[in-house]
Amino acid sequence: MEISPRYNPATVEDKWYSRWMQNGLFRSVPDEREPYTIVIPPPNVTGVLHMGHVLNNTIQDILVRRARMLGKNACWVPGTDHASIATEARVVAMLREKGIKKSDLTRDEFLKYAWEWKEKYGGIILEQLKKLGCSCDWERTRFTMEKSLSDGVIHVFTDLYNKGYIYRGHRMINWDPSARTALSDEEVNYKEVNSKLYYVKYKIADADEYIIVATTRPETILGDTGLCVNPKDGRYAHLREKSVIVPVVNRKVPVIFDEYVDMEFGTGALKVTPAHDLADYELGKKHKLEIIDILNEDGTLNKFSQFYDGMDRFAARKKIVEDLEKTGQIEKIENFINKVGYSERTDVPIEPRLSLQWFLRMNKLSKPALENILNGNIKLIPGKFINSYRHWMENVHDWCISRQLWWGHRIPAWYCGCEECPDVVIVQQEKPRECPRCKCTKHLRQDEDVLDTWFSSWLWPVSVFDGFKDPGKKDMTYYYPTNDLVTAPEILFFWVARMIMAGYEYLHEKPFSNVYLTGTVRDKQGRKMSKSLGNSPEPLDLINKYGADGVRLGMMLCSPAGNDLLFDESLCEQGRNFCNKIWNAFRLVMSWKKSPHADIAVRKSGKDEIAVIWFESRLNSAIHEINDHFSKFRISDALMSAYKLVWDDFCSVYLEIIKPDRGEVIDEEIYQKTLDFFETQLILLHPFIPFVTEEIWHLISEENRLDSIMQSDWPEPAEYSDEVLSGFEFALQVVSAVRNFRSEKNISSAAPVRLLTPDHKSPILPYADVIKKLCGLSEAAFCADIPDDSSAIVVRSVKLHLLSPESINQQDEKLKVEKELAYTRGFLESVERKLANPKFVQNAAETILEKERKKKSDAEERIKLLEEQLASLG
RNA sequence: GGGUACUUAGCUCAGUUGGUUCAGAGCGCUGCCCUUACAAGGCAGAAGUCACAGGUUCAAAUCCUGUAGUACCCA
Repeated sequence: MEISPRYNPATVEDKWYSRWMQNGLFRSVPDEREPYTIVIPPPNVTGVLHMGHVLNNTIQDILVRRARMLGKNACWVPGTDHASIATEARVVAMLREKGIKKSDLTRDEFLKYAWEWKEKYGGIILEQLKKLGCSCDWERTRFTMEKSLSDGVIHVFTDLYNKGYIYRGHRMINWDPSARTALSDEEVNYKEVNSKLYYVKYKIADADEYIIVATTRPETILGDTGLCVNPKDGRYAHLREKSVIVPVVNRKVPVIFDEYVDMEFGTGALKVTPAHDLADYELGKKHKLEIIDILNEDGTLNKFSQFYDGMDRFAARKKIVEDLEKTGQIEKIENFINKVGYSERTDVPIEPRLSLQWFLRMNKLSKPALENILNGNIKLIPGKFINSYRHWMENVHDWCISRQLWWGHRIPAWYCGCEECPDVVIVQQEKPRECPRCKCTKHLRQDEDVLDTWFSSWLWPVSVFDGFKDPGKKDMTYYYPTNDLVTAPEILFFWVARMIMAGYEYLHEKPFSNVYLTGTVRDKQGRKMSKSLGNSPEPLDLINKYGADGVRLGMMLCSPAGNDLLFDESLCEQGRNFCNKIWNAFRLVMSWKKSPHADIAVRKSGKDEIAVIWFESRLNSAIHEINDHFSKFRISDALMSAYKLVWDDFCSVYLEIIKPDRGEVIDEEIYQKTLDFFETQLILLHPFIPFVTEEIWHLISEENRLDSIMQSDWPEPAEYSDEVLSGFEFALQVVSAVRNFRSEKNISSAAPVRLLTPDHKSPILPYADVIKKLCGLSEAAFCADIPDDSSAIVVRSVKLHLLSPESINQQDEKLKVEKELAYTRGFLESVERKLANPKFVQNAAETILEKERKKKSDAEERIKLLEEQLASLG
């Protein structure tokens, strides 16, 4: 059979993914095995795969696939969230293209369009995850707005309301005038913008005097209800008990004194607009100022703005500046750089706005969520996030959970609209039949708002198993608590922490044991990858170009937990090259002719047997290493161990040793051993690169009758011999020295170089054939009578002689040996100094002392050999 | 402004409780090689005052203090 010298991922990957699906290999149902569970951080239903998803889901797949091979019942639950704001924005835009305005539709009509959109375009990302090789149990795919999960959300809302955790209150919120909704603090991006600082004159009532106030938002003057100065500020001490006249609207407002005001900023006088600034609101509350709201929900000014009624906020700003200038009430205008909050969703400046919202009280709920992180019950990986987690949890704010949207879980609260009981609120899962107070049925209307999307996401680890609908369900008792959660540190607080709260509140148990926090994927210049910057490669293009295995490797080669990774396409190239390397190793082994008739006696003492013994140890030490890395979630280190095992030890050393010469055959036993080694390495690599390992696993042996490599057992790490490893390591050092000799002396690889030792007990002798093969020597042996024209090399403290047909420059040799000698003498001196120090000898541990003494004797031996060598060079 | 973390080779990072021939890896770089598994390859090599300044210790990349710079979070 002709096998291509290049591994071609495209056909292989599609073939195996559909085979895995057909055979139901990702399916998990509760059984007697130990479960291993991951719930996916549900991607936004409108989302498409980006590099952050590639990183995050590759890690999850690696963990799940390894757990499966470890014999656990591995269950990876996929799904999406309904993303209120993003989806609604998408649907509104789609309708606009059709010429339909949202305001012309009823809620039900709009939702019908939204569901149609979701069914048609939503969840593309799940299909893309399949391209990446993700081994999710797709039969378990959930969506936060499907019936069971929605019921859970409504149940939790009413339950928390009844427990007194949910309340309705006035709050200064981040208002998005474009989406006409409140945003959480996390959905606001602060950007530095060039703006202007206007210095406006406020007349002091009953005096012929002005006070200058600096502001960046002159339109809010219309809502001013006070003026504040610092009590320590001598400039304004005379204004106590005075009032000022607000320009334009000519409103008389009090001057208040509060240390909050920064005397250095502007003129040290602050205008107070409680309805339109968070700090002003607090100040206003403290000093009992009036609240005048001048804005409509779409960002236009309302009737309280008097002359500006109906104008957009930015147009009004222009107009009011003009008007103030006309009346000479602007003293000056300065350029000013300040930070302005922008909506993450619509990218318009947010407006601080006073509004009636629903809140979830957090202080009680947060307690177990903090405790169980601090006591290690739930681990954050890496641990460095614990401090900021604690800081956040100790200063936790109540959670604003209402959103002024239609797409989402509608708040189960009803109001009686009749005149007699305007303040009646009924919170329950079903629509009430009648108002409990006035008994009328006609006026009941449901709250228009929906819940924050996170209010369903925080229930995810419970709701995906229908834990609210059916707490005793087998799935729930079997899979919950889940094992690992893989997510980004950015959402540690408003998702991870809240899931922990929900877990303890409803199950009295953690939702997961480990939280692995990935880094942020950045471009080469360290910028966050984003659509607006256009600096993110399209993951599917990368997969087409390098194969899913190549992309997975590329991502994992450089992604320590919690650290950002600077992504570059060349990493995928490296990944692809590695797959190709394995492929070619496979081709090589397949090309060998095996013979059952090889001379056993020769083989037993030969290089092949040594290679097998060594590689067996090497393989087992690597398995230990890899398992150790996995146990610490050091996934890229685990990969690197496997990568080096395959490339350096297996391909560059082991296969090169046993590779039969031209026309020769390989002993069948050695051949079989080699296939076993190969297979073990494929299993170790499978979690990282599932496709190429599956392909080769099937080709390599007819005995592989299982459906898939993923059903293989993860190798049990056996004992290995350090002695074997270090002995062989020495041989490899000799190999390296001989090759270096060749390279430095420009001796062609075909030239018949001989390696000799006059010591019949030399430690190289057992490895003579190995060294001979790896260095292409004509001879490697004991020789009692070393020829005069040989060149000596010293490896560790062993002297060896090389004979080459080409002449060696004695002078260069001499310089090199002298340099080496000087270095070793210096080294010896430092060791001797250490040993001569009585304090060192007293205080250092015996093992350390022993090592130092060994260093000393080795150095002395080496110096002796180098001196001899120098003497022989003349 | 407050908090947290970080600074080790050209780049990205390891470096466990201070002590392994005076710091390791991958990529990149330099030289040689198209040696029939792989040039998506092989072999060899160069490269670091461990941010800076002090201190503790027989011994510091590692512990302490300060300085500078970077990143993230919060206001």
